[in-house]
Amino acid sequence: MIQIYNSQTRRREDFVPLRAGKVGMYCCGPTVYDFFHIGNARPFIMFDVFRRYLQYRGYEVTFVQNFTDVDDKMIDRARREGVTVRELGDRFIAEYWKDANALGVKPADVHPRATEHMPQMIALIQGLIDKGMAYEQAGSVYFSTPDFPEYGKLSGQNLEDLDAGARVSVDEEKRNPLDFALWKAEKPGEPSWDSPWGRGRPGWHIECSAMSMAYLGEAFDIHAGGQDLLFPHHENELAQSEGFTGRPFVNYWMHNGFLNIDNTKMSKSLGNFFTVRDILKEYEPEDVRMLMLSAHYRSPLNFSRDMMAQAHASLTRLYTARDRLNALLVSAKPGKADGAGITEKVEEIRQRFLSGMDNDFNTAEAMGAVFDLAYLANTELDEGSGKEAVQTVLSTLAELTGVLGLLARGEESVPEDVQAVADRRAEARKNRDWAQSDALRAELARMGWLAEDTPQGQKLRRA
RNA sequence: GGCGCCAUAGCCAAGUGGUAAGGCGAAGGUCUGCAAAACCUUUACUCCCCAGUUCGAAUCUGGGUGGCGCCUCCA
Repeated sequence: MIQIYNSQTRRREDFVPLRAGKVGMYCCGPTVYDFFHIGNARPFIMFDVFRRYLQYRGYEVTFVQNFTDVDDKMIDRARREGVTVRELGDRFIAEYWKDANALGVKPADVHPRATEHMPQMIALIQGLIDKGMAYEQAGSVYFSTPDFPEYGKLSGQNLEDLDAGARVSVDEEKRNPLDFALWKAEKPGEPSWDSPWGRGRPGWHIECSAMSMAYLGEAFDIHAGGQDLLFPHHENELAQSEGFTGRPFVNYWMHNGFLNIDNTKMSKSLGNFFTVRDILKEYEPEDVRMLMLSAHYRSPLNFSRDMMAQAHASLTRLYTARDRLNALLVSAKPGKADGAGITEKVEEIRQRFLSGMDNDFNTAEAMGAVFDLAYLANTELDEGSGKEAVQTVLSTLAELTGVLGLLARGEESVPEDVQAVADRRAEARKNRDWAQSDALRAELARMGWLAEDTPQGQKLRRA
């Protein structure tokens, strides 16, 4: 039984989907006004893994992740660059794909763009006005928080407390400081769309309500995003959606913790962020994934060069084990009985992986099982092992790391010039010319490659 | 002011009342021409502190201390 920590109830709950065997999942996507940073990558990677795991567990998952392609930041940047908001969106959606693909984040089933869902948003807003939960004021429409009595139930706050702490200067047009815009009246020079209230553009929160309901229905299973979205974004989404439909909107709210720099939140507004684009100039994309998976998704996670180095070293251990298994497969003996009980041990490890992941997607716990599998491979299998045993370990390793999106790289192809040096080194070794051999190894190192001598001969891997 | 989260070895980290997973690093050893990888051994008698509950607490309760987040665009 999969258990999920629900931010709304603040406890771990058994996961029971609305429709047996099917899961509807929505994850707040990026505002496409810039490259995304390494902190943004955390939910993309984690929820990608959770989706893979749900599929691995046999669920048919419909995964939706939006692109917010109109808002203040989009408008500002488009203006600065002298392009339209649409052009800016097109550009950074394309850049999103490059980084997401590099990180092994699979495309969602649907990637709706806010600007392409105006009719749905307008219908929602009109419905809220009709029900008396929203009001129009000078061409803008606001959600009336006092008219949704359950407002605050997601973030566990009540209107009075929020009121007292509100730092926002009261907008003259709002009846209540906590009311929020569903529709913003057109301003000169800003993109706008026709609506019953005149030209304007949607508020941020309504986008996600409209797009999630459009593809997942009025009620669905999982809504995910960063912890900072819990309030007000998700609170508002919930209010709008349930206000409109009169029924529960989302069954499980999931929120990932932050990726920190020096123990402080990384964010664009603080300027202490690294874009994924920049990180990937220096590190393997899978190292980033490994780092993310090494901690529980709700815990804060510090980002540093040292952490990246640790992640890289850990991952290398898994790659080494996999490559060795591949090599063993060649020499393994078909039909040899599994005297060591490999099959049972592998299944035991697989079960531990499952129980880790079932436990609110505890990737750190599951990772322990993956390393146990590597250990099993290193200690219990050798050239004399049965082919079936080797195959079992190898395929299970592929299966589990596949769920995590790791070990996606094949064996590395060696560039010709590197191979040429390696060949000369092999020759020197054959002649027992150790001085020459070591000199050539040093040369390979300068080229970024590590030469290792194994019983099967010289092996090369990227340093 | 309101609402939350976190504290486990040199670093990262799991642990959801029954006697501290795993990874990185470090030290010694096996193997190797030397390395690397792998393997073996060592690296938390103890989980921020103080009380309490319990036969039993890293885990539960209360009180401290320290750090972080949301309440404003934010993953």
